[in-house]
Amino acid sequence: MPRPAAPLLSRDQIAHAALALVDETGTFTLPGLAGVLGVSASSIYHHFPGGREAIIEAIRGHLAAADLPTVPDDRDWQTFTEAWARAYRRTFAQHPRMVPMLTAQVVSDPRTLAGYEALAKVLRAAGFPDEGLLHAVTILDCFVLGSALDAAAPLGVWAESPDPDSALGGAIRAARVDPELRSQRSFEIGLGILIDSLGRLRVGL
Amino acid sequence: MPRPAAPLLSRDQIAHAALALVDETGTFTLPGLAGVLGVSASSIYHHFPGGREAIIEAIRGHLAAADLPTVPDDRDWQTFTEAWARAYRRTFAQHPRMVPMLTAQVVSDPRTLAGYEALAKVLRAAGFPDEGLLHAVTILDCFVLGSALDAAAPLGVWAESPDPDSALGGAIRAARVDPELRSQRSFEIGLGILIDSLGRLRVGL
DNA sequence: ACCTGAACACCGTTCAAGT
DNA sequence: ACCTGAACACCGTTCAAGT
Repeated sequence: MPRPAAPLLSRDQIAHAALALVDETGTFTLPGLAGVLGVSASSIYHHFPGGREAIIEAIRGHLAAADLPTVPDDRDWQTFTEAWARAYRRTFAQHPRMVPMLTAQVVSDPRTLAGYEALAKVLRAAGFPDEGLLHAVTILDCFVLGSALDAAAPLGVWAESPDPDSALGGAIRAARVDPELRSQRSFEIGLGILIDSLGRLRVGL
Repeated sequence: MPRPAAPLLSRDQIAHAALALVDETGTFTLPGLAGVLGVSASSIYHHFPGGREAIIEAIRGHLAAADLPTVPDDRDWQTFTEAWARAYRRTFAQHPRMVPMLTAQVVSDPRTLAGYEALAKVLRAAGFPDEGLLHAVTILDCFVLGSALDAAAPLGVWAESPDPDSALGGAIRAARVDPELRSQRSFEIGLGILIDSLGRLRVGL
């Protein structure tokens, strides 16, 4: 089948199918994606000249578009920052198998970049000085990225030790709570700490 | 050349060569590694039946052995936690190209696990209750992992916008400081905040 | 412009065969 | 036990050929 009357594929369709494929199988191969789409692997390159990497970046954009705040609004900076961080983490947690691919690759998706830019603008408007703003964004970014990794593979799943004396294993068993829920609670506590302290340090940052 | 009198390879040698290969080239392939070692790719499997994944885990162990505290000592918990977090981040920052491979894979290396266990023991001895201890370790882990990613690919390298109005780009240009140094300073500030706040919350965590 | 099929240069891993 | 070489089932990517 050569060129059809209407295109068989679109960038959105490809990115969407790729995300679904990763969510279900945990792997992302061009042949696999082509199979799902019912086309040949080479035809994907017509829509994504950048190949595999560009598709992953498109998925990042798809995820960012879902609920990451990308425009400053009239909420106070704490509320905006909370929303930004929660959206980031929630999205990653919903697609754990996508996380390693997203963190392995430099961010170029404009919507994700807009999210960082919006956060920076909100902090600037709140009186954070240049360097302090940068530290604040970096610290929040680090915590959110790490939390995304933790959401994808919580401490609990690999730190369970058979040793009954293990302080970590013991605490995990004592906590008796679903790993995802616990990971989420840790995130909320950490986020609260950071926003609170960054606010207090703000000008002296 | 069949089996030589003395083994040509050892696990340590293989892991060391693999790390050097990643540091230099940014890629890790079995054929590439075999080439550096002067053996055939298949011979590596005799030392690492677990293949590629097991070699990466051995590298993790090699890195953890370097300076990660893996045994509780008599320092106060803040000092121990600082040392643990700094060692973790420093090691990753020294091998940025290794970071994506290390974060993409579940931790099974015993020395790294011992590091988490030691941290948990120190916190328990300092009076952190079970669940609070878990949150503290998780929060620190998230921040350290995220910082490792940031050290490998600092915000600054991809958030530089040509837009002169960009709050983030402007702050980065205004900061006028080496990205690795800035990343490090952000880490220190964030770590200070977390240790301080975790200490204050401790029992109520 | 958009898709196909063949081709290229790779991968990771397995395994019989050697000593 | 430890290494080799061949083999298997894959990859991502390119490109001439079709309409």
